Amino acid sequence: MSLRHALLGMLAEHPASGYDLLKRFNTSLAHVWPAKQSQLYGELGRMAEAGLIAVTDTGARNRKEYSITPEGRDELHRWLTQTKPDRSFRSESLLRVFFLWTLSPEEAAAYLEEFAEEAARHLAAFEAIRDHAPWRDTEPDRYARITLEHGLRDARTAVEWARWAGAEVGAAHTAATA
Amino acid sequence: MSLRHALLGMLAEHPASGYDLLKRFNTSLAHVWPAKQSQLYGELGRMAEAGLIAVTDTGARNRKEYSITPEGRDELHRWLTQTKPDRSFRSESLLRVFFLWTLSPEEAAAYLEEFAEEAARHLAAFEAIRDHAPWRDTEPDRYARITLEHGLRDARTAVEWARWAGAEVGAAHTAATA
DNA sequence: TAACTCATGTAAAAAGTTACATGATTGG
DNA sequence: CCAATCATGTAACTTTTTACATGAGTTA
Repeated sequence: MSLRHALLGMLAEHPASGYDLLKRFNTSLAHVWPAKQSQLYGELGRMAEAGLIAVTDTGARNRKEYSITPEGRDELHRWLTQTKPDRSFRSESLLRVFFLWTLSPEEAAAYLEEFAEEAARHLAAFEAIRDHAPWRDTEPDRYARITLEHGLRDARTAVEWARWAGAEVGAAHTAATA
Repeated sequence: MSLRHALLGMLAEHPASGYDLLKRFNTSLAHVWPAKQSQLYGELGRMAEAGLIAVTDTGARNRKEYSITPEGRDELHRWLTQTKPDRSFRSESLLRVFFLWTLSPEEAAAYLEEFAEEAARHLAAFEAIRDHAPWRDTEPDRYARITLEHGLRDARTAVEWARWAGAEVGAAHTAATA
């Protein structure tokens, strides 16, 4: 239940509403653990029922501000230190590479080019965040930057791989048709 | 519906049973699109009903061999050329990094060390596959190796990042307690 | 003949996505 | 006052996971 722990982690920093948390899922968290609005409100309700968080303030427009409880902090700590992360990994764009042999060499090359371009756009977006986001000198932000650095390196690796793969495919095609 | 297209892609190479396909989901495909046994058999049934694949042979122990149909090939091609891959990305181990500030510096460092070790094990496993798998000189295998190369580069990047991150965290701790 | 591998299936639950629905408040 | 943003909720559906269930053929 990573969504639950993502919410606990954010609330450990400071109280927030579902709407506030959603904004973070649409920005920083989107790159490591995407979540939709409908999923969020449901989970917050269940977490409150379980005593991990509590409504500590209400505002205009039916706003509910949630705070993490001591039980919630315990659960967050338990998750981080006593459980192993699920390292399974899904990538539709990489899955497709397995099946590029069913396409013409031109189509396969086009796919890898688009892959490289997309990765380059991704990289540029991360660089923009690194250089222009309003970073504070706080511990949470230090770790956010460390996580971002992973994204940067990952995107760079992806660009390089896709260019290499494109060349690899092109070379084989040239050799086969020469 | 990536699972469906993963199955089509494998059957495009040659006919296979659910059990055969499952073995590939437990080896090569496991690194880009994990799937469980129960999901597979259900999906194969639905695909046969939709006319994308068909049972072309039956063997001992109730074995059913599926083949891709012309409609299935069309659908695979349509997927690869006419639709954009979903690039969303989930990583529980990276999500955790966001919340390491809630731990003691020692606990955070231990997490990043374990991350590096796990990535190194991953890298070693990929190298073993590259060097010892029974690669054939075929187009499908060429693309499988290209996909594997992504995994290798990705794992290398992860090891380097985790070591850098560990040093980063350690340095901050030393500075703060000096 | 016992253990192992082959081989398929289903049921229930959890997690995630898409779509619909509603209304308050604020800024121009 | 109109558009945008804030703010929450629910219903239906799809996807994925976990667990149970069964039995045929193979090998030591």
